[in-house]
Amino acid sequence: MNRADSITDTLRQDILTGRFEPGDRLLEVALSEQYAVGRAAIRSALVELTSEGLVEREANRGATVRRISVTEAIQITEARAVLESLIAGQAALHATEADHAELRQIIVDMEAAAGDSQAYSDLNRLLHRRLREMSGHDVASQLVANLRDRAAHHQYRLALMPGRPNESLGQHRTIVEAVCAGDEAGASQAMHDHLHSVIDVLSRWGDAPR
Amino acid sequence: MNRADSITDTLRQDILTGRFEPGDRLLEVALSEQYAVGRAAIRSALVELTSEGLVEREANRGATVRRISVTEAIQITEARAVLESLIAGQAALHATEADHAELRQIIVDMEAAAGDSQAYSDLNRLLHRRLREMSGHDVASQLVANLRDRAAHHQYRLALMPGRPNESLGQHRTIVEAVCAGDEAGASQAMHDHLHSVIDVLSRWGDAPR
DNA sequence: GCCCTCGCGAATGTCGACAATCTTGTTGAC
DNA sequence: GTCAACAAGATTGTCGACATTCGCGAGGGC
Repeated sequence: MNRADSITDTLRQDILTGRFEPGDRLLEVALSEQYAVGRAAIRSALVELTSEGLVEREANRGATVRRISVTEAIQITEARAVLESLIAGQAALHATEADHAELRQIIVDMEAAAGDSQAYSDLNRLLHRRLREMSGHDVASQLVANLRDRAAHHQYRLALMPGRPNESLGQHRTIVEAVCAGDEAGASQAMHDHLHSVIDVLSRWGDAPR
Repeated sequence: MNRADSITDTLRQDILTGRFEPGDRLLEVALSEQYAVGRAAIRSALVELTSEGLVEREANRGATVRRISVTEAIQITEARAVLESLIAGQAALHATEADHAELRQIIVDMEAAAGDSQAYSDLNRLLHRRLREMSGHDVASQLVANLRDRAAHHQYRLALMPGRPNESLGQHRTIVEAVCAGDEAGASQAMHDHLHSVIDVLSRWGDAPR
């Protein structure tokens, strides 16, 4: 792997983990020094992250970390809802016995991590990611992975909502049960319901709060 | 707009219109001379088109026009199906009277262009594009636009199928009627049916033919 | 006091040259 | 005759310097 590609990954992680916040300027020369690579590598990374929707670039004016409004976060989650429904359905069709056991274990772990927001959030990500991999639907998987990244900042706020983990745990359990039962329509519906409950929370925030 | 961005558009069009075919090598120096720009602009364009799924790049080995298998074309259309269903539903909710008239006019034009594959295909693209714009769902719209581009080569073959235009015309009419009636669920369902009939045709091709 | 123009500074945009890397064909030993 | 090491060519990867563009503030005319 060349340096430019690894810089893209590094920069992406630094944005996702909050090392850079929305609105922060991403100056090529500054980043070039910070990561100890040439400007070309930085430019390449910025181009790629721009088309991933994480970075915004204005001609001759530089790049900034893209700010995602609540309205856009809702649209992103709506798009995820239909795509992840497709994925859950495919996962129900393709998952093996071993996969079923793994999914059930994740649910058990989630129950154990009830109090720990960070651990629960990690398991949440793991569950969705494993479902994507089990679905065998590469196209939808990649789109969803990207959409998740884009709304990462809002997801983070969501995880901190009181009572939210318990609500979503039941939904996740329903999804896993349907997948293990090989119920395509059920899994699809359960995933749809799950993400629409996320949309409800986002809608209640409105566009005002930060 | 800078030269690099316009080169990206030019190169994208040249790939979509078949000026470059799947598997063709895209050498930086050759393209650099052909379009009379520096290699930097070409590199930037290749990076962007790679993340759009149109170009494939191997480290130190160069870029080629990505070849889309029928299996992948089916996945792309499945993803489009769920996203365009979402879009059609939103369009049904948001379209104005003027929009309704425009959509009906497109259907009339399609009926008139029954024999002309090229004209019909253009109207088809126009209809889907206008629905995207009317939906107000920017996120889904952008994803769909990209997915359409990726499968462009297969769409082209589809348009040439005997009898295919007549079949799809009826489906388009159903979609437009539902949108004009403000029937969100109906529009969504009609779009779903339409794209799944495309998937059926693709499935029948299997993975063998070229 | 207001507005228009010009110039400066800070970035990005572009280019050419060199370095690193992979493929392929060739040569030599066994 | 076969295989491995090597060398040559082709292509991308990287870097530094220069050109271009845009925003903003200083300065002067009215």
